[in-house]
Amino acid sequence: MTKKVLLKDIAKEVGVSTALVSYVLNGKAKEARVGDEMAKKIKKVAKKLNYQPNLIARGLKSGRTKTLGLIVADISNPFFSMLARFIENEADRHGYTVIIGSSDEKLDKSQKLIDTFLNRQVDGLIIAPVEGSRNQINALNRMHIPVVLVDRSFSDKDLNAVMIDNRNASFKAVQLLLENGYKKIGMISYDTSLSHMQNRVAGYKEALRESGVEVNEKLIRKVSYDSFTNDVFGSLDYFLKAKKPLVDALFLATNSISIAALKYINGLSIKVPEKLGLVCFDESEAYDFFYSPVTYVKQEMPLIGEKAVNLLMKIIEQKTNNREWCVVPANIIVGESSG
Amino acid sequence: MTKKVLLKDIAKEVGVSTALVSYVLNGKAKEARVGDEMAKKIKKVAKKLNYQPNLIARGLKSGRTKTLGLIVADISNPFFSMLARFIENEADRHGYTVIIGSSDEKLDKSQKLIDTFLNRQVDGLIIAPVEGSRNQINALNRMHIPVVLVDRSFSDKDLNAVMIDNRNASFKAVQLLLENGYKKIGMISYDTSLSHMQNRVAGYKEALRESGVEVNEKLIRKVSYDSFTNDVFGSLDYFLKAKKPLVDALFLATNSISIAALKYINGLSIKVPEKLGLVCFDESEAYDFFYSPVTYVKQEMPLIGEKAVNLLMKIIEQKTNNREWCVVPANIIVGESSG
DNA sequence: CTGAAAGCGCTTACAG
DNA sequence: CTGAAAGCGCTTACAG
Repeated sequence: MTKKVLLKDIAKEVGVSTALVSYVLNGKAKEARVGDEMAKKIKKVAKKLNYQPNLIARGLKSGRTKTLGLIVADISNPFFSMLARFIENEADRHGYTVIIGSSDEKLDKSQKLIDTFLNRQVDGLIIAPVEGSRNQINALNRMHIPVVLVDRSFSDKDLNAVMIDNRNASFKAVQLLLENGYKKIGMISYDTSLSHMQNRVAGYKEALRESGVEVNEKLIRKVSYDSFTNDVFGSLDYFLKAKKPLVDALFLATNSISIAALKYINGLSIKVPEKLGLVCFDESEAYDFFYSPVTYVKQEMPLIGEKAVNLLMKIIEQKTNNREWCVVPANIIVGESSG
Repeated sequence: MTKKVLLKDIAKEVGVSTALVSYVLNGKAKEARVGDEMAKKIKKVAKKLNYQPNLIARGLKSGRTKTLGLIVADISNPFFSMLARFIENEADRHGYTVIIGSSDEKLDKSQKLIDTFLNRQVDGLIIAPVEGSRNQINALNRMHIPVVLVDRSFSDKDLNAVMIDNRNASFKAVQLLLENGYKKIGMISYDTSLSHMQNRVAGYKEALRESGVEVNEKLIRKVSYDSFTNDVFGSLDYFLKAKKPLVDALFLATNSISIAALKYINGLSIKVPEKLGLVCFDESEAYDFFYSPVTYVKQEMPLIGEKAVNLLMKIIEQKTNNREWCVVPANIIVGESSG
């Protein structure tokens, strides 16, 4: 068993105090006016002994752990695992490590994760907030814990957040369907007050209005997170199983809704895009394999991850006190399902 | 800003030493023979003040951080994000938090993650090892760091590992193709010496031999991790673009290979399963949407995650010194692509 | 230019 | 049954 090398081992070997070693190894040689010769010597010995600082001890003393907490709805959802990957990459570039947790869109799990992460003294949090968790975020703000929201937020803008322009993305998606001649466009979204869904619905409505199509609230179906597969199936039955289908096109507001819907539509006799136009949201390996390759709204995940970490860094380093609302572009990838 | 409640705040309020409080809150009231009354009082005050222990301080003192490090090849690969999710769940059940990193199958990244995690004093590691990382694992063993390998291992069994019976799973997959009348079965796997691929190839060969089919090494193509998409396309050209196709069925050894292959096959005129039988490995949202729903080998991810964490717990708690090689079942999910 | 010392917030032998 | 005290491995004002 190789014994762990400590600061004092280096100090002993060089014949100085641990303070000197600490200063040098933390790049504060100048601040502490340590001699060049000495600094060089210390660095050399540290390297020779392969010194690895105990980050726990450093964290306890300095109050900074160089750790970020990331709370997503479900790390096994490809959208979030992609996001996590890019956040991990960017955090690493800044010398930070990421702890990840899945909230399952549940308030209590979200709170439990926040508590765990705070007890671990994370320097900041990146959170895809759960519906109704505004209090949890407020509490973090009161404690002056740096927080950046991703993917969604609450309606007011008094928060740090990074996300796409959901309204515009949806607007363009629905506009595309309208341009391609579809008249009765339905939408399936999650039933939540969170900003991303609200804005996706708003963009849908805006596109219709701008084309002079009256918004029919019955064509907007909201499914519940806990029973979304069944709810999606039910919505499709509602839309399509009448004698005369209520819609000739659908805008599906997330990847999970889209996958469920595509599975169901696969089993129906209705043909995409001839009888049913489709635009989905987010990416999925499945989209290209649907018999009519799917048109979808693609979020720039690398940018979202990068911006979120960079914004958090700025807050942690106290370079900003402003609330920042950072919007990242989204593009429509046109397949065949949109006509 | 709500001030953080410390052990000594409780001690002061109750009028005892921090030692007592620590014992009681850590469930060691009996060991330390603390009075029942006192214990109750301490717990009550802790709850009232909403005491949250500083896990960093505890970690420094106790040497145990209740943190696990997880190193996967790529957290954005659905296989690993699923695995991560189940590991996260099971770790949480044991009161542990998980730090995740992606090695990209690269030795240097793997080493860097190991270093980072050790500097953060993780209590143990779960690793999907990179090719050639045997030294890294050996070094961890020498330092007596608890380690459990997942998904793959090295050929010798002197390690703790949790994975499926890759040989048998592949054997059954190829056997199915043979039973369905395919004669010339090719295989695409990764070019690696790691156990999982070796065993998948071994199972493939065994199935052929048992049916009296001679193994033709030319029908086993090995693709490189860094250029696998192109390599898979090239392999398919090799297999199928001759005047007379070299194979009438394919066994695809991972989800990423399968997705790439399915995309390419989608663009060819050859029909699945009539002219080309297929069995893939792992799950993907895409499998069900391929025009001929895919037959695949399904790994029991929840079990793998659970077993890996439980084995690691046993090692951390020193309940075992034996090397354990834990094999989890895998099943074939029969679709239409296998004939 | 360098060192002695306090302290981060806990845990845990030890003494009584 | 309970408390005083040492110590985990660092960082950082402070003194010289």
